[in-house]
Amino acid sequence: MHELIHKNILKYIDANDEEFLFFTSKLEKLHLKKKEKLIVAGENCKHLAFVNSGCLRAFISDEQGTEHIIQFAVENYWISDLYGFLTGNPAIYTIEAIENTDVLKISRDSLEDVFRRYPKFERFFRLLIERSHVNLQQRIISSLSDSAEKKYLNLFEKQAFLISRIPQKYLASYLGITAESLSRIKKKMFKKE
Amino acid sequence: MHELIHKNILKYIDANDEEFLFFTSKLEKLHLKKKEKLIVAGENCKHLAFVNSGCLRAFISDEQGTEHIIQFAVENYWISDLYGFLTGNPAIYTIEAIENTDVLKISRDSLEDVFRRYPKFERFFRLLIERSHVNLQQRIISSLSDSAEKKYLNLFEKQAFLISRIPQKYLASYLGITAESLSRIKKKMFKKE
DNA sequence: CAAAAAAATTGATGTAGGTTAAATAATTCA
DNA sequence: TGAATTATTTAACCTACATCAATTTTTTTG
Repeated sequence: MHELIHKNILKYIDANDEEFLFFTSKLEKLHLKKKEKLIVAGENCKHLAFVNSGCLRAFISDEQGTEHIIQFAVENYWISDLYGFLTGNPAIYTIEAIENTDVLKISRDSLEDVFRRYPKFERFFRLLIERSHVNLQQRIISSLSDSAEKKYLNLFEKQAFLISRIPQKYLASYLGITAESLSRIKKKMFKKE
Repeated sequence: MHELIHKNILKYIDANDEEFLFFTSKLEKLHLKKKEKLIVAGENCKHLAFVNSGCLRAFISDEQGTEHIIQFAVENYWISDLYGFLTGNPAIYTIEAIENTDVLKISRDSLEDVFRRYPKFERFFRLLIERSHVNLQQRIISSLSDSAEKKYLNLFEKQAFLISRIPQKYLASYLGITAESLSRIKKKMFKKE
């Protein structure tokens, strides 16, 4: 049950069994059915979540009610409204299950307990935030300089596993284009090959 | 000479004179003439910089050689290639002076010294990263959902001090539009009023 | 200060991707 | 399973913004 998260943590830090057991003792299991929400924008985001199986999307809705997807998380990914989680302010994102999903979540307080007992976990968390920061940076750069087609190609090259798994309309929203445009881009790409 | 940075730090944490003096002892002064660079993409980014006077821009150049501005920093702002600074990897951004600029910079190692001696400075740094994270988020959301005109209006409302100070072509680059488009947007806006 | 360089404006024209609407195709669920 | 819902595709048309090119304004610098 904690195999995946164990391997995940080991990618960041060198934790022994005792340390890891203390960490897992703080985890809460949660099952989300498709369309159920892990976090709702405007509410308090107390948890950081690890996806054990399934898939989530983090999105915001603008004034016209259009949803913009910021991030997907499949198995072995961490997700949260990092802003709300860190500051205690209301969450900016809503995080919703695209498939039936099992997550392990840990509260801010529990994470602090872990940090206090085993400071090496601070490093794990710092790396998590850094990686999130870099991802945001890459998205901005891509949104400023790439065409819709290029963005889709990038997705193909760097996150192909998302393409086969996630509904097109969500991929389109993630790329910042309409579902119709994405459909045309695909058609054009396959004609070429 | 350290007044501005002192006030800045006090906004984040409650440091006394002794603590602050230790911090300032680690700072290095640096003067940049207009167009000189603080950090060059691809090089090692060892420092975090505080702008005492003047103005900087952080940008990346895409494959076509087009520059995309990610961030401006005027007096009382912190700036760095946070990714390179945190990870030790080559910097993603180039940071260049738009005006003659005085900065105070601190190295990663010195900052670690400060953290070790006075852990309350960790909080200051964490808040800095959080704020940067939120800024990146806002930019993505705006780039996904706002028209060029809306983006300019947002700039007007939230960072008017930039508009009067920064050359239009840089503002345009920051907004992700061409200088020509920005010129037309301004014309249209002033006709309305 | 005047010449040169850089930045901003303006107009004409092009185009990527949006919008609307209708037709299929795939999923859901009773 | 089969009706109903939801997603995807396709086509016709539209628009926001880009590109190109010429002019004017501002800034830089010898």
